[in-house]
Amino acid sequence: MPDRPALEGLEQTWDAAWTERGTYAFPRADALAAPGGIFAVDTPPPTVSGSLHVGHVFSYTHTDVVARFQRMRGRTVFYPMGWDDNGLPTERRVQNYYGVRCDPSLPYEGPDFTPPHAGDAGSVKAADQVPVSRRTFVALCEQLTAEDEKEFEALWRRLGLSVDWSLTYSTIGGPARAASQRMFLRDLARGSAYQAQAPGLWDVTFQTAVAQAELEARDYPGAYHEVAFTKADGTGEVVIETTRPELLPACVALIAHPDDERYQPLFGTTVVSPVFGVELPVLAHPAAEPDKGAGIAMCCTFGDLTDVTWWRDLDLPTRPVVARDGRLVREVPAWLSGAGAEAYGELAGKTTHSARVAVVDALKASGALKADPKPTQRKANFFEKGDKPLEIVTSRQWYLRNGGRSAAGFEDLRDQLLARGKELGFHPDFMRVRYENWVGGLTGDWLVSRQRFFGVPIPVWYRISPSGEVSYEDVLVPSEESLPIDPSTDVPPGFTEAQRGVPGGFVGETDVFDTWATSSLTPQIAGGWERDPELFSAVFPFDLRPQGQDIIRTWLFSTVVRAHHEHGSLPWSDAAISGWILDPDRKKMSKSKGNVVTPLGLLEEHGADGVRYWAASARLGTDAAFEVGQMKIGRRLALKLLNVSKFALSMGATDPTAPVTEPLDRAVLAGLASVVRTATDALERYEHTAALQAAEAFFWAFCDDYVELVKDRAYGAQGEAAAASARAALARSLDTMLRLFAPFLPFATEEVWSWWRAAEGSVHTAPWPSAEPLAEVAAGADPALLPAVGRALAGVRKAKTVAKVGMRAEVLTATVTAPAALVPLLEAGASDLAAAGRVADLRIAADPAAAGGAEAITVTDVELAPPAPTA
RNA sequence: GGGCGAUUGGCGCAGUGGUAGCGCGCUUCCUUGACACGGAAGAGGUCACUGGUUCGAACCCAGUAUCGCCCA
Repeated sequence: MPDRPALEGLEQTWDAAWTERGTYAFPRADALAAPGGIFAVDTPPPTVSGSLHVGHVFSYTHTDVVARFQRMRGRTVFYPMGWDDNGLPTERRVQNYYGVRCDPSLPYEGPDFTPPHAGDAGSVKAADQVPVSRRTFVALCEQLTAEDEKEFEALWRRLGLSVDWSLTYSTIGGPARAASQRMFLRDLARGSAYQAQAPGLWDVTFQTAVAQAELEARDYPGAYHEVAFTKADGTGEVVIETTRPELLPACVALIAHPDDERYQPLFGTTVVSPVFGVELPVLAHPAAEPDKGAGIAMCCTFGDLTDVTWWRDLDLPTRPVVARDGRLVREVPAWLSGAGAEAYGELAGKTTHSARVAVVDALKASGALKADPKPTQRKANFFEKGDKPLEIVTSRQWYLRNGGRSAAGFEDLRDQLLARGKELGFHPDFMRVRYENWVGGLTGDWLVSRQRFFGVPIPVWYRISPSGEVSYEDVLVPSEESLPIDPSTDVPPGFTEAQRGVPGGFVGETDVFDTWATSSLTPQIAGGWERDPELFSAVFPFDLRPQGQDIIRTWLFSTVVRAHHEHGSLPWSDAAISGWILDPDRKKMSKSKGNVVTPLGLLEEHGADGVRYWAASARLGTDAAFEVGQMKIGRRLALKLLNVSKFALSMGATDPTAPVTEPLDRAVLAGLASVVRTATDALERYEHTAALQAAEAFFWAFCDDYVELVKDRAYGAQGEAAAASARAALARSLDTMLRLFAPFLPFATEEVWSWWRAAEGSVHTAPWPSAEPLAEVAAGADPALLPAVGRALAGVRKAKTVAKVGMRAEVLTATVTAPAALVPLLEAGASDLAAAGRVADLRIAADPAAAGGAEAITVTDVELAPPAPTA
């Protein structure tokens, strides 16, 4: 036991000790022998190429509190960490860090390739990046993420997460690739995966398709252009308003609401588009908004998602003009001729922006532009990581069924997934509606193809016909045993590399999976699905999925979808949803707002226990303010725990099993028994804040009142038997409190535990306290005794404060007046009270008029001893 | 526009029908057998607003306002 206990350095000391002793190791053999005792956590894998922020520290602490509680309750905790490596953020970071860019058409450079540089050089221009093969690019991604993983692990260890680091996985690792590809092959076999040529959202900058879940609606400046179409019978004009005049050549119809009396006479007639001279029908559809613009809209291939709805519902032709590069197609479209074709020649190959200028000029020249463009803010769909509005292009992509579209054999999928949502325990419960709203509102299946490089390859090839055409419907799949594979370097069964890309041969799929398509399998990846069947059957379904509320629609939902298809069950029984961290202005903390604080600095400044205390003070699902003050309080609590423990131990309070005989000592244990009950109930309900508060309130009363009241007696002032009782109660209280605080303050509690209980191992593997033994020792003592005596002591202290003397000042006489019912309690504690207050003659009087509890107790007639002569 | 959540002393929060609580900060005092990164005492609130239910409402119901997040 140190002379001067301190919090500094505890993180390093105990992390090393826990690692060496395997304190948090998952005891596989024991667990498999009794699988019912396992508590499995599906930890969110952080994106390593990003940075950890305060929000991570916040929510991962919540999870760790649960894991530690369950471990102490005797559950075998399966708590692995994962790293989410794949995806766009890593690719961008690698491009800038090494100055390279992936060109999948290049051959592999070999293992000796050296990138132009290594180190953050800000943003490297595309022209300055060295093109490398996909294999080399992926190797560089893996190299850099390995560095990031080390840093992340160090931070988590410093925070004190009780994960078993030997179980760590990454979402790009071999097991993850195999699991992801295997699940896809199973989906393909049962029809829950399919490919389709369909309109989809496309990011021009990143050259990739984007899923519904990745969308973000943002305000985008635009302008309404009034454009006149000519009625085909020559009887006049129809004026529409559009924000995308450059799509005029892609127009397929004009559409108004069926109830709109202005346009009812036009339904069934045709009009001719200005400049391009295409004859188009005027149609009715309820999705047209009568009070928006002119109330009649031009439907194009495809300006927005409403156009897709109209195209599908009204069976309209497809007239695409925007290519995947965001430019207008170079060949003149087949549906244009004569002057229209000539006009299109001005647009071919232009960006949508330049094409808009050209079309507007042409409209002006023809007189079809009826007014100057009116600026407006419109909502446009963006890829959450992109900065240009998405285009809608038709392409061949892979989809997973998620209930968004009905299909033969999957008619009830949406209802089944909604039922899964009801089955899952959401904490807090109101988060369930976010799931239900999302699933209920889905309008399409889950698009999983991504035109990226650092991801899990979609494991299929396509046969090439003898005439040299790729037949995408003729899908070649690998055997499950061969996984993971890369179709760009591996060959399908029965083929040789020489047949790649030649007539009669095959071609590999070049797309990779959406990152959610892999991270939706974290329970399967971490749990060893089809890789370690013994483990998987023991841990799956998991017990807990902790995560943020923002990704209920993505991560939580997609994980439910995968487990539903393959296992016919939920992936876990409960989901714990953490809230946001708000900055002092009540705004969500985020990198783009520049209000992020680095977690390492916080841990260094306030200590891990202090930071954890702040995090654990916030309930699940509730946004929390970033409060340095709370961290300081936590730090103070941890330090106080060290100090009071040292004090109690130095008085000889080392045997928690010794008999407790004095009424005050029994009363403190009776109070503690009820705190244990409260804390246990709260943690079982995932309400860690209530547990922490109960423990903390008891702890401060213990320090301020109980320890002060009994210290004199514990030193032997009232005889050995009375001292022994106080020491036993102190030891038992300390023992219990260390266990109660262990999930919250793992470092300080372990430090104290090591001073006197090292032989019993770690406090973190000690059993969670139970109320019954405490209540038994308290033997029916009234827990109200401590607050009553504490109140009386406060009264004596107040008299000293008013008299401006120190607490050690001697008191000649004092009178405590209390409701009659409390008098016996005060009498039972009178000797401790007199000792703590240094009262020579303590009188206790019943006030027949007074009623109520401890707050009705008053202290009067305090007569202080004259100060000792100073000379 | 729809959904969800929040609104309690200067600040951060607890409190799901029975006399308003905690911590920080603030004021004053105290170096007392662990703790000055300490201790003691004190001041400070018509629980956002308006109605309703009830013997009784911070709490239940209806509505309003403000803020936040998500979805259109």
